[in-house]
Amino acid sequence: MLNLRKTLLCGQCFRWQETAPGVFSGTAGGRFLTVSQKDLPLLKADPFWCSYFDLGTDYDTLQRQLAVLYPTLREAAQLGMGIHILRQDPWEALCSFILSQNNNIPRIQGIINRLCGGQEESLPPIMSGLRQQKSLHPFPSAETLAGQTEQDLAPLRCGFRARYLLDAAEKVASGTVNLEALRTAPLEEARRQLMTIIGVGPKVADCTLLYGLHRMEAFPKDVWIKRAMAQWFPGVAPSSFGPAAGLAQQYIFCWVRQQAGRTVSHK
DNA sequence: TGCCAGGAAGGAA
DNA sequence: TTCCTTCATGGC
Repeated sequence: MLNLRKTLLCGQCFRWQETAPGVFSGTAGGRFLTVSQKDLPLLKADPFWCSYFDLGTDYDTLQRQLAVLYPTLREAAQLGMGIHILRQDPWEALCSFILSQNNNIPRIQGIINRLCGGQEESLPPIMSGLRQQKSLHPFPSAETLAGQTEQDLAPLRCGFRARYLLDAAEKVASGTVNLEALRTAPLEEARRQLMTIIGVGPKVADCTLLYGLHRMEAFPKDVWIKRAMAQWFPGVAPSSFGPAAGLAQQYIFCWVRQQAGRTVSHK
């Protein structure tokens, strides 16, 4: 069963926050939502959110399949039980992870909020219905960003990443990089195309593939994962985690971050 | 001031 | 290919 806290606060997305204990507010697909764990049936009934939270995929089975591969992975998978890989907008995911490089999560969130024109106000909780409305601060399109300059982006305070964002915008807006086509392209080819964007290396490409294009076999390797793989899975190739390697990566990421005390509590 | 953060890029081995 | 060094920025 989907665990909202683990899914929304485990570093795969940057536009959600816990606005009250157990209550999460965030933006996706131009919609703003305030939701808590008890609202899961309502999410299932809404086509957009059902897809966004990937409620049609059997994560319990995936989790069990991963857990039997390695004892350490079993431990990580148990901690990560309930994590879903969100179906985020690929353009937004690409930008988010371009901005993530050499950066920390709170500051990434700040930059993205400024990029979208501000923070959304959380909606008051009520007892029934889904608390959603049209977002006042949707993510800017590639076309919008493509017309801007580094000076225009100065207020974001994203530093050297501004020119990466602009190059991504130009390539996506012009069709030089066709994100939708990367959903079905061979993984290595999709990766290669993303890496034609200045400032997009293997890690940002893999994050875009996993979190934006739902390529579950993609396995982003950041410093945390590299350390964890070296210590706990020496000699193990990500491909040995199978077609849901990306989910394994997310379990491991949350697990090592929790061990280091660098994440929210997983109740 | 110095260190750190979900890297990328270029060059050397 | 893999490893190492440099680059570049804001927050604490």
